[in-house]
Amino acid sequence: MTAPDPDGLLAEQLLRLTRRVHRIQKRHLERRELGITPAQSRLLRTLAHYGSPPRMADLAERLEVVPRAVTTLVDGLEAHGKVRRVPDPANRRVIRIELTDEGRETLRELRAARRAAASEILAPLGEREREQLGDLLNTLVDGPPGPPCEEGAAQRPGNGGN
Amino acid sequence: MTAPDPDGLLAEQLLRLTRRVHRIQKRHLERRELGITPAQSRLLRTLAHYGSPPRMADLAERLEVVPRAVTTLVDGLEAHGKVRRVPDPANRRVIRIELTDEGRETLRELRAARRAAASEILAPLGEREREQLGDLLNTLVDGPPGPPCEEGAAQRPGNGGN
DNA sequence: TATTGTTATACTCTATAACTATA
DNA sequence: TATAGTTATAGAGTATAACAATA
Repeated sequence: MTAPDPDGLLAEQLLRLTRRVHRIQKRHLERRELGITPAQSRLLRTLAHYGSPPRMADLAERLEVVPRAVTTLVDGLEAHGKVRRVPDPANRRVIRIELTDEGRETLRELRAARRAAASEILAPLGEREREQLGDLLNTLVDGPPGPPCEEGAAQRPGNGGN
Repeated sequence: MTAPDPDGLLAEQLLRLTRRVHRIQKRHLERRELGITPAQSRLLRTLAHYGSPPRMADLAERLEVVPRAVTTLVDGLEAHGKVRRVPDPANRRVIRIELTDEGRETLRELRAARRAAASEILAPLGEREREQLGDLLNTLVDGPPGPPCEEGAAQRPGNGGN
């Protein structure tokens, strides 16, 4: 039982953490009563990173989901007045997603919620450890220098993140 | 834009990683065609950690979900012959969950799947970094020495992990 | 009354497939 | 034909609430 499979154990912990992160984030979001779900929050924050309004397809890729999933999220956000669908004059198939003023307002609250969730999750870690973790996560999330897995890449909706 | 909120960014990356971990794990599971979902897999592996068959409630706490969620997972696993519900003679309210032989067999395949998923996820990290990450995750997941957040602990289904 | 697990229900998240309208 | 987004559908995962059996 002493760990013939350290990576497996690591994955195990990662999975556990994964669920906890989601749960905590959800709780903090609900507390603010913004009518925003975790996935919507993620889309909204992603939106803020763009210089100019991205297409649905851009968001799908960045969020690593299929385009159809973005439709649902944008539907919800638009219904709450947080974003706006704007047809692209240059290509009439394209729809661009714009943050509304209310969306920007919400974003501020989301940042506060995120900060609170982060501080709860990261409570057991000290300053130095957080830096370490940050570095590791950056490498993990952005870093895959190449497709690591050879097997038939089936349905993955996007892997070249960022 | 230079990051006035490092913890928030950290949380952001954690969230991103979180989704990716789930997606990758799911893909690896589907590839093996065991008829096991990620959550069922987690329950099964959790089961293996117990010396004697745990109660539903024990599993709920360990998995950090509400007991009702365990019912669904056990239903699925039992239907596939991976586990067995055994009434506890000492307390007739209690049901204990036992791994079947087939469940143990499946567990071996799950370990292989987990290992494959881990190696894909952790590909960008070297030996040393994995160790670091492992330590940090252990601290994060098992470590919260005390409830870090004072606000009304609403519905969290279980926090005293492990 | 408190505990254990369940039935009933609902919602979020995301996938695939088929369709529409462009290009 | 290829691209962008959609309608339709399905399934995983999990929550709350009300309830039954037992303690």
